[in-house]
Amino acid sequence: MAYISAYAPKRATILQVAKDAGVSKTSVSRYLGEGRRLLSEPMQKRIAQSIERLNFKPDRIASSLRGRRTRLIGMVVTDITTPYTVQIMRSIENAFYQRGYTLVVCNTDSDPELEANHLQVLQSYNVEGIILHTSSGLGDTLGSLQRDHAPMVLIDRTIEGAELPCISLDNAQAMALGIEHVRQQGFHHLLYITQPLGGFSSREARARAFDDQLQHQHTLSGEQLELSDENAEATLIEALTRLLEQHHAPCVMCSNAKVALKTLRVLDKIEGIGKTGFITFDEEAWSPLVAGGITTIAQPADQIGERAATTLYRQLHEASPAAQSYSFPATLHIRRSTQTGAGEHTVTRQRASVAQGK
Amino acid sequence: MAYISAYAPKRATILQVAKDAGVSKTSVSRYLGEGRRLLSEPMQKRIAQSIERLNFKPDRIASSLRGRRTRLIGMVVTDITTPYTVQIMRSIENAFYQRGYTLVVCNTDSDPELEANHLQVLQSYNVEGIILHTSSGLGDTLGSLQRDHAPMVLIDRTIEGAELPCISLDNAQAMALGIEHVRQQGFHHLLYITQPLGGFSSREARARAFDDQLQHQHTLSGEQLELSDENAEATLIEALTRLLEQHHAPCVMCSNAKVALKTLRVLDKIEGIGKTGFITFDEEAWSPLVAGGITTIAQPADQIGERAATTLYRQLHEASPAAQSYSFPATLHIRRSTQTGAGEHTVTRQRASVAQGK
DNA sequence: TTGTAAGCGTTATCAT
DNA sequence: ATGATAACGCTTACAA
Repeated sequence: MAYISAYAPKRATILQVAKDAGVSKTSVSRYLGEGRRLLSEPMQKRIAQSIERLNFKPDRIASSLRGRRTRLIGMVVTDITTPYTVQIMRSIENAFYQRGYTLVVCNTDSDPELEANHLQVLQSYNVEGIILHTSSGLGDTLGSLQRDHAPMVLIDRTIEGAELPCISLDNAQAMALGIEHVRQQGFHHLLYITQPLGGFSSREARARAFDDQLQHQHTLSGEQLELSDENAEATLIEALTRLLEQHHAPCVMCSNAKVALKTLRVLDKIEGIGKTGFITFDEEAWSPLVAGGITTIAQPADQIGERAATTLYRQLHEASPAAQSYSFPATLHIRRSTQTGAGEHTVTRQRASVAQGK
Repeated sequence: MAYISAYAPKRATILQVAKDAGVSKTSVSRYLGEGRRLLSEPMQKRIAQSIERLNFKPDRIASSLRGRRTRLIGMVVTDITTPYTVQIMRSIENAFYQRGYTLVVCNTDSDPELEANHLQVLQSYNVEGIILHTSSGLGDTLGSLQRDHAPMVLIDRTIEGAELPCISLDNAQAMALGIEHVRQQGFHHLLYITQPLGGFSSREARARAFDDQLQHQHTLSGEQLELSDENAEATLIEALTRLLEQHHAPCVMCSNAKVALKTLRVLDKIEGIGKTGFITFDEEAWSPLVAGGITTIAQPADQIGERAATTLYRQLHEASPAAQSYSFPATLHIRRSTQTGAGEHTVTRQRASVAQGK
């Protein structure tokens, strides 16, 4: 059960390089870091050669210990399986890579306990900062955080009671964009299907925006459906069937791609595609292809990621950590699924007539 | 431009705990690790209390330095945007998390140079092992690797000249599964669309399997199309149009989901959906929804990830690193897109007749 | 411009 | 069963 060292031929150390070059450790260390410009030309050359000859690579772990900078950033995410999330990850990883940082990503599968654990582990590696997409709506996270945790930036979801900057979509604007489009297309009733709010600020913001904004609509009525994971299909069948029966010119709006997928499968099953309008949050690669093309409210994932990264980076490097929350506007991708006949909406009976869109 | 320390109230150290508990550093360290069972009950209790009181959390960086075990695993991936890749990541992260390791994932965007850099960075953090989905088909990676790199396991793609274990799909079996299904469904011609082979073992394996296996077919002819990123659409339009014109009972097979998406968009555009069979590698969430449901050859991403993780783990902990490559069989998900009329294939003119599948 | 020496927080070795 | 002490590889005062 003993541990077998993997590094058989041990890497060269700074000391060996120093000896080889006939200089001091300090000079080598200087050469590696900021202080290089302090060194004389010949010295630089000798060190460079030794480094080359010994194939020396600095050990960041040792460097971190003494230097107090790990150049590690932690990211905790609820669901690495969501393309939107992945896109944010990607842009954050990229932004930090440029700046010499390495991103450590942990997946919580929406489990607050796992989230707490991951947060602990990240701290134990002395990550310099953390980007968190929290899976605990009600601030459980705060308790599990060390009093003196690394600087942190939230994405999408705020944490109650914490004064942490949050970068997210402008949910009110996004909802307005969607509703306005639906209205313009002449739909008369809008069913908003969302995952259970569960205390998540983003879900709540959208739901609230939906209610608020429908108050001011005259030609458009609306209702919400909270779709939990259990019984999702049965619930949807019931709700969508009723929608089709009871409403003239109905439209469905989904709170994200996951919900959209479930909804579309049920719509497909009950032959409801084309009989109702359809719009959803999240633009994905398959959006143009499903049901002849679905209209989407796209989240600017790259911008959110980029901004989260720079916000965090500033916290690390600026004296006054004037951390700012920020929300970005959504974009509308209009496709067949919200297209209606000229002005007047037509309930289409045959699927063929809603056939393939662009 | 000075660095502002983020850890204002410094975390407690082992030394402080030791003092607080009135014991030696060694004992505290023992308490934290394997040696806990060597300690007496009262001692354990006292240490536990001090740890609690001081909110002590061990510093893994320091521990790594002296202990020579970082409990870090590096993973380098060509495209974090691919769901298949993400699924593998997920299962690997999970497998290692169970064992107390943390996964550091780097994305190369299929850039060999980035790959080399990431590999370097990972080594500099003394990751104990590496999982690599290489973006350099022809072994450039080898050169950039340190002579004494951490144990490594490949996924999907082998590296020429390297004796590294590779966990992947059984491409020959997968192709056979697909071709056999297509044949059984009564298609007469199969167009295989793949990304440029570019020296990648997985792509090559599939392409080779395609050629080999079609040799033995009597009722089925075939051809391959290498689709590069430039001009993809124009190329596809031309190829697919020709396919529809020149062949009776044609079918299209795509080498992965990305290619499938592009192909489907073009098929959609030229109103070709339903006029040709369709089958693709990679099962995704939208597979049942697009074009009435598409038939897919699913890769067992979870198994691949799990196996890659355990293979690497063994290399770290077993004396005889009898590292084994392994390939897993694919599964077929049959849907509308390869359904034909009873036995005899019918070239369907109306889309309605290929309408929504389950 | 270069070097010396003292740590960083932990684990390993060797005593007791 | 417990402790003193020396590393781990690097950075950083402080000297020269």
